[in-house]
Amino acid sequence: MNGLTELLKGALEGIVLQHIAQGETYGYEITKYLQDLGLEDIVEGTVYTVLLRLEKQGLLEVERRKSTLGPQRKFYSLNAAGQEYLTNFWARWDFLAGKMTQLRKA
Amino acid sequence: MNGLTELLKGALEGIVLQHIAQGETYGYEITKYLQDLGLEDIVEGTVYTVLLRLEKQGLLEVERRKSTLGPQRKFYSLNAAGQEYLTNFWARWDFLAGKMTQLRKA
DNA sequence: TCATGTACTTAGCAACACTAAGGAGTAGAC
DNA sequence: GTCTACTCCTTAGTGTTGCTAAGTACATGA
Repeated sequence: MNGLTELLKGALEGIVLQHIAQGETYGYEITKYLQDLGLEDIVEGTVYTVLLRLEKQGLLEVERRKSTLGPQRKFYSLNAAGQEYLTNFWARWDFLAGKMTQLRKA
Repeated sequence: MNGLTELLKGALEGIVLQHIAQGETYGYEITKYLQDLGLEDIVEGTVYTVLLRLEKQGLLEVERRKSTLGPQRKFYSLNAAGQEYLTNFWARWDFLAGKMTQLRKA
């Protein structure tokens, strides 16, 4: 999908957080998952910058563990703040999506 | 709604364009309309900057006309490029909204 | 005359997705 | 045993965009 970048702003944090909420995971896996979902615009570098930002905001628990296949992995999971952020994110998303629908059929 | 700003990025151009598509209008009216819709985060200054950007991108026809109530109004309507942009915008929106739904119930 | 409402412009800021470049580990092919 | 491919993460910098702030200007009514 072309020109998705700007639309992703603000949504991407929620997207990543939502995937982590479904079970502890790490950057490389998240990237693959989003690619498989069809969000091919979201590439590796982008995912990592989002993760670092979320981490700095204190929304994630982090643990480094060895991988069998390469360098260490940085495993992420949601903490309470992350869970709360995610709830608020979906509220914002639903709000906007509702308005968009209203606007469209106005 | 709190913290909507980032989510609006990329969506706002589409929102404004969609409203103009429903009939020739001007900045001040668009602002009021969005406020009434419940998008109270979107204030005057923001709408005008979006309009200028859309105009620069060549998506709008512009015509200045007198108002009975104040300074001249700058009336906008969509041209062909604007119409096409809007169609593509909704395609992008639907694509993303679909992925968000998938992700959420995964 | 002074406040209020209408109507637009411009300069500058902060957040965010993205790019580019690189380092470092493991496995398998040759 | 070296080379390639894949895995996995980091950092510095860029462009776009929504927002803020400050200002200009016209009209109406108190």
